[in-house]
Amino acid sequence: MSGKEKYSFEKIVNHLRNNGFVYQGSEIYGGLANTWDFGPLGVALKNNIKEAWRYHFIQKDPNNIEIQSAILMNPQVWVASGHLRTFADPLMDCRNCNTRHRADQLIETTSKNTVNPTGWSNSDMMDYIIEHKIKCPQCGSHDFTDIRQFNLMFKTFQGVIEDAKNTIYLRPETAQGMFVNFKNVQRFSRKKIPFGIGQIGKSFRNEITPGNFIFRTREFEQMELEFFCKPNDDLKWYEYWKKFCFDWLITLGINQDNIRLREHTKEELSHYSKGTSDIEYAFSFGWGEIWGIADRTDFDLANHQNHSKQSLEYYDNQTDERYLPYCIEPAVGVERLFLAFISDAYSEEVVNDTDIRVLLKLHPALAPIKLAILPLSKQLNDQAMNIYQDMIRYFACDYDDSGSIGKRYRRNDAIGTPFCLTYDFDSQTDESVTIRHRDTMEQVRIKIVDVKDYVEGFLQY
RNA sequence: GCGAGUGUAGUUCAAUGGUAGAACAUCAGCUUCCCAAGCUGAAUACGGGGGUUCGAUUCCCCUCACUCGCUCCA
Repeated sequence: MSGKEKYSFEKIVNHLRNNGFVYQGSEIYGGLANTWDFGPLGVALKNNIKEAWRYHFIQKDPNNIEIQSAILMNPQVWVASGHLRTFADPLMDCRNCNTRHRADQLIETTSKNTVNPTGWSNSDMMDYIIEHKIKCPQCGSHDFTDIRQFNLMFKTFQGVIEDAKNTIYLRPETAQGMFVNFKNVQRFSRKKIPFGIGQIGKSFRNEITPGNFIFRTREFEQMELEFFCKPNDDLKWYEYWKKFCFDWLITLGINQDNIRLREHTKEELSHYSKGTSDIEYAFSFGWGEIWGIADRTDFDLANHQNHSKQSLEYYDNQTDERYLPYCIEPAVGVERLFLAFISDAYSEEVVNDTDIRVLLKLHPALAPIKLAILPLSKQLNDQAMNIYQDMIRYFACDYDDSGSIGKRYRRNDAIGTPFCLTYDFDSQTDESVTIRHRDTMEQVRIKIVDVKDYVEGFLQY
């Protein structure tokens, strides 16, 4: 299934928890289910991932610009986007075997798609289920609980009065921030179609079944790009962004055998999409989606235009055309990327029967720490510390003088540090240090003045 | 929410109705000086509440929390 040996998910999770990458959320109170806090190394990796995305998708692409919109938005946004209506699932449980089912899907599948329950009330669906004696697909019994409407959006109240009028929602995606700001951004940036608006930020979904560590959580961070193009160019850009995202992962060191593109079937498509492809990663628990590339057509702009009564049309000076642009959306979850990069980088080398060397082969640009400064002896602390003080001005470094040199190499291997610098007894006279590479264990002797350029050379991609 | 399971140092695992041990990790000191060395020392744990008992980490009850499953899609 993949070109690389698989390590158990449990092993990878433990590694992250034992090395300051990820902790259980609210741990001293016994935790809170499915919440995770990122420790020093975890947040560094996360930031590096975000920075790499920003560099590749925004900074290096003259078409694209970045915004940051509020998590709390006017509830009308969610009426227009369709999330209030369609982001809710009618759920019921089978009392006999304790499985959970979506009432609308049960009706659709048992009627072989001849009945479309969209727009039905809960009691309409329940009546239909009883009348047609629909069975539990798991155990075949007829003993269902009542249907409960379950909306995936987190609800809260704005202001001091908790009543329906003050109900607001935590955004379930960042995308709507780009759509409602489309006009502002286009006007002030003077961008011409095609162009993209990107955003990195938190989203919230009250998932029924979170799980698989940080893979599916109720609070997560997205990096979304809404790329606007002419209505008939959408397929061209759809293909373009699929390739662009895929290639980016390869550039950052993901093993090609561990990712694949999967086109959604018609039944799978979400309410806003005409076509969607997922980039999936071969996690040790199975293939899991990390990136969704969707053709959202003019669905969102059209809906916002209707609801807000504000024209969101784009005027093309050269052709004297007015139109609602189509939108291609590559949307990726930061935590999922995090997990994919870690899963791909994690490896163990058997040194001998009792000794295993754990290393994270992260791309140097992603590594939380780029360079570890290790004095060969504590007598050399002062000189080594000078180099450390100098280098932390340019990139993340760690200074470590405790334990043997071999142990310090191992510690850094385990957290993905690509380079270890040792200051030894000759360093003072030849003004040079030894740099040891994580993956090859190769050592090179270079002048102290060249260390910065040497390391930075590997941080490019 | 429903079903099943689990709670002992940071981690992995012991033992016990009567002072809770180890290994690894951590910290300090000595030693070594280019690939997990060694020695000495230190700190750190029975999720919470109630019951039975002279005495509960151990037995019982409750509670809290977590894990897994229950069609999710960043």
